Amino acid sequence: MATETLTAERILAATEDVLRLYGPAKATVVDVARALGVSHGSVYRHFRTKAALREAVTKRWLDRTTAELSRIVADGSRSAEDRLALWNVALFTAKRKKAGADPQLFATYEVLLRENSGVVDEHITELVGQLVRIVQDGVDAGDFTPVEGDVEATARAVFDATIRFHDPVYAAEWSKPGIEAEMDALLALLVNGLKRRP
Amino acid sequence: MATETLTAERILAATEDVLRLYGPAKATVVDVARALGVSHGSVYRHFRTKAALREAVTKRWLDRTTAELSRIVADGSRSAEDRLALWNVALFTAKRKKAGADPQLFATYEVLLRENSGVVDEHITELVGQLVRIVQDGVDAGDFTPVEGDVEATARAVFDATIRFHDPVYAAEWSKPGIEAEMDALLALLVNGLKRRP
DNA sequence: CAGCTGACAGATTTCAATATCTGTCAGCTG
DNA sequence: CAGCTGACAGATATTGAAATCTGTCAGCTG
Repeated sequence: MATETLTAERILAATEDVLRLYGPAKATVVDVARALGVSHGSVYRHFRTKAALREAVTKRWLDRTTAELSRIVADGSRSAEDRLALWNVALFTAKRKKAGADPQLFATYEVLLRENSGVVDEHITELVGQLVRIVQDGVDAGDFTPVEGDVEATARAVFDATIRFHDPVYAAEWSKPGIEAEMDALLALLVNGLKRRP
Repeated sequence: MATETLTAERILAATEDVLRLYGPAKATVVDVARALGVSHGSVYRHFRTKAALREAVTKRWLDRTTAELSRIVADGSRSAEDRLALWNVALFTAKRKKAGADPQLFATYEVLLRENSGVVDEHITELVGQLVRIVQDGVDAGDFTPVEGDVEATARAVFDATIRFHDPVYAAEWSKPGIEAEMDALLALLVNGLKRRP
């Protein structure tokens, strides 16, 4: 049979399937190899360790969210104020959806968190970077005043302030009734804090 | 020998010692009884379960912080703005100190968190209550405007926004250099958001 | 000879037997 | 007889042996 050649991409797809099926605690490299019909030695030809494989899958999964959010960042038709709120709501919605619809991959993400994986750091850096762009736009438009004149620190502060709505640690609270209202109150407070005083 | 009678207070003190020595994972009710020179059945006469004992010890430990903070709340010689910042810094400092100086009792506190103990809820309710008083004072003095006119929700939003600086989950980050600057930026943003616009 | 296999060493996990702990209570004791 | 003890049942934790997994690599194969 003309079995396709083994590529990193095929391995990632198979690993995602295996993780979805067994979860990060039970999924093994042997399972992934079995799903692909190869020996596990072949998988190690493409990924040096199991951790690297796990990280590559999670990175892909996280990048899907970042790509979605970048559209809000780039939306020139809206004010920075609107985009800031939209972006935060979209991030919250995306994370909550991931936690609910993809619990096993979400659990994998939590494993990386505990491992202090660079993938998570990069994800956070990327998200804060997006916030920096929105805040900078607001400053340029004369709508926002950054804290201590430091746009980077201000974006970081906004990200930290909303941590309850994007850190997986709090995933259990995301389905609590009233959580949206709590987020709205917090966002209103933050936007107010950013606004330039006339 | 005129051994003192066994009181709840003596049991609590002994339990605190035992917890400090062995930590929540290893400390047993038998250890506590041994420290007191009684049988473990006697301990159960005063506390219905081991969890109740653990909670009572932790409650006492948490209440020491709340008492300290209440002095800042009640300090009429300072503006609400100042007290808000002072209170948050004091809470952060107290938590960080507890994590560093009392790691075993801090670990016990984390156990209660995982157990969804009512003691933690009460602690949080009390803290938010203190914030409500500060925010209300600010509103009364004409310095603050509450979000959507709701002082309670506003205080809660401030508490949520600073969660990184008081939730034990983040204890590992509390000794990171630059953390104080990050907190200052966030507090500046929040205070600015609270301020009434002229 | 590039890519894959499968046997292997060491690390990690599983599992079941054993030990310890929690919570109860009948009865002892001062 | 109020307060304490210690034996007990069931729940939980520990332990060590066996099983499985990770990561390597010499050699096979198309």
